Amino acid sequence: MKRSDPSRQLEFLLAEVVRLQVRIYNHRFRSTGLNQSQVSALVHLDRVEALSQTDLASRLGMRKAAAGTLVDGLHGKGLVERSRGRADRRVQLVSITDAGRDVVAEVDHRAEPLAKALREGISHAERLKLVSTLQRIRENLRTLEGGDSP
Amino acid sequence: MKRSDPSRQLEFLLAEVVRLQVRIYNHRFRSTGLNQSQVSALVHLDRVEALSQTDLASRLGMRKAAAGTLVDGLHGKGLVERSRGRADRRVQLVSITDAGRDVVAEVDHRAEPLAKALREGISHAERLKLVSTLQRIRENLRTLEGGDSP
DNA sequence: GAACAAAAGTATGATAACGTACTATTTCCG
DNA sequence: CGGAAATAGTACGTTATCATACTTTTGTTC
Repeated sequence: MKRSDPSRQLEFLLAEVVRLQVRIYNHRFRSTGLNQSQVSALVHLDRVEALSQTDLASRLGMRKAAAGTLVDGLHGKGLVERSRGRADRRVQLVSITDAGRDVVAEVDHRAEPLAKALREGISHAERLKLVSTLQRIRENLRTLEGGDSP
Repeated sequence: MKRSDPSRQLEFLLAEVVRLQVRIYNHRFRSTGLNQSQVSALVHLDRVEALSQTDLASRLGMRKAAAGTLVDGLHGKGLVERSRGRADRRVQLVSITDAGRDVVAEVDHRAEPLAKALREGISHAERLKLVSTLQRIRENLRTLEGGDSP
């Protein structure tokens, strides 16, 4: 494969774009006291009744341990609740609180112009294609990793 | 604003995919003693004569300070060289060494099946489109951030 | 040509996520 | 059943990157 082939850089390009993106978003969200991961977790939790921490970790692309400390932080701010699963008492079911929903609305509002600037010059169709390709890559990556510890 | 599925929230999806990707890559590259950022830096340096640390930082999407410590690590392994700019003595011109080029070749070889698995089910055209859209997003983000410290 | 703003790099302390190892449950199977 | 293997979560030390602040050199302006 040729060295200049752009597809060869895909993995690096992704990481580079995300470093930039997360830095900018964290800067904008700083006054809310939340970082991008925490906002992302809240948004996920706002769309479902509850999630186990392992499930949340999987959705966020991180490990259980990291998701645990992330949930700790949100819980400390009163934005999520925890409850032991009734059927399976190992699981911690995490659900968003009303205060959490308020924060999601506030942050949504604040992130809107940022998201718009991010998509400048990208058509709706192009964006949909991007999302679906990224989802496919995510599936491929999940297959690659398999479980948690290996 | 419409509340769509969070997996369709582009900013979060990007971050989630990259967390996974970097984790998997670092796992595979562990025996080389290099992480994904270091490999990425080497690949960039392999395609040009030399880069200032600020320029390298910008390409990697990170800050000067982080790029500095990254280069420290590569220099400690003998994979890059530093030289003060002759015209402007503030700059540290970083260039790859022969040993660095060997590592790039080795890592390329090792990363190939991984990159292939990542692109499973994604056509060449789709990949090219993905890269070009990501590059556009990167430009948009750079415009958003402007300088270094703001 | 001297003073001051801008830029390159470095130092330092903080944080997000990691990897490994551990505990507490649950499930599987003989 | 009852013990082995799996799973959910937690603990703890490590690393990558950040944000801020500082030094050195350069460029600009009067």
